Formats: sequence, C-alpha cells, structure tokens
Amino acid sequence: MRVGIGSLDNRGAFYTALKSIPSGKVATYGQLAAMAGLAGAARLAGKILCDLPTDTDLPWHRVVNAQGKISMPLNSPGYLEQVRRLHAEGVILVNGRIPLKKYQWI
DNA sequence: CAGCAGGCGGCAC
DNA sequence: AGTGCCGCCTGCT
Repeated sequence: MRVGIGSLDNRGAFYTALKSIPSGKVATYGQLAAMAGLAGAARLAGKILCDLPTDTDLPWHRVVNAQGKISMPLNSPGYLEQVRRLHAEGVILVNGRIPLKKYQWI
C-alpha cells in the first residue's frame, strides 16, 4: 500500500529477484528473500508481494510458501488469480499445492 | 499428517 | 525509541 515509494530500497531487490524467476518455475518466499540479498527475511517478501497490485507486470504468482502452497484465503481473489496465472504457465496444482520438486526454481 | 512454539528480518504506527 | 505485524521457515511433538 502507500503509493509513495521513498523508503523502499530493498523492495527493488525483491523485484529484480522476482523478474529472475523463469516462466513455469516457482520460488519460495525464503528463496526470493535470499535472492534479494535478504536471506531469512521471508516475511518481508510476503509483505512486499502483498503490497503488489494484482495487475502488476511482476510475476508475483511464481512465489509460494515452503510447503508449495499459496498463502492466502482460498476465497481471496489473489489466490484465484495466482492459480490462474500459474496454470497459464504450465504450473499445475496438485491437491491445492504445487510440487516443488518439479517446479521449484533452483 | 496436523498442531504448536521459537526464531528470523524489516517496515508501519 | 519501542511495539506490533506479517502472503514465513524450521523443528519438534
């Protein structure tokens, strides 16, 4: 939230890391944080991704939690949107979760 | 497999 | 300057 950009500097790092995720692959929050140079700040990743608009050009939908599941209420529009985008890239959910063994970007 | 507890990093108030 | 809050992670019950 807050349209103002001012104090977010690491945010750019997250965006960069996010863009680095190839299509058809997914990464965990911790992974993304590590890529952004903030290893251990997985929560930050979630906070920042939460801040992203649903219509953003960034592949935020390629980020899931360590369990390979989407963090968010099932009835949340973001959830459905994420699943939709992932499916469009060839990433399918099995029993509501993504097989990280196959899709996790390493 | 599910549930609980602790720890981690950084932003917002 | 301190507290709370997370789209979390990992380990142990």
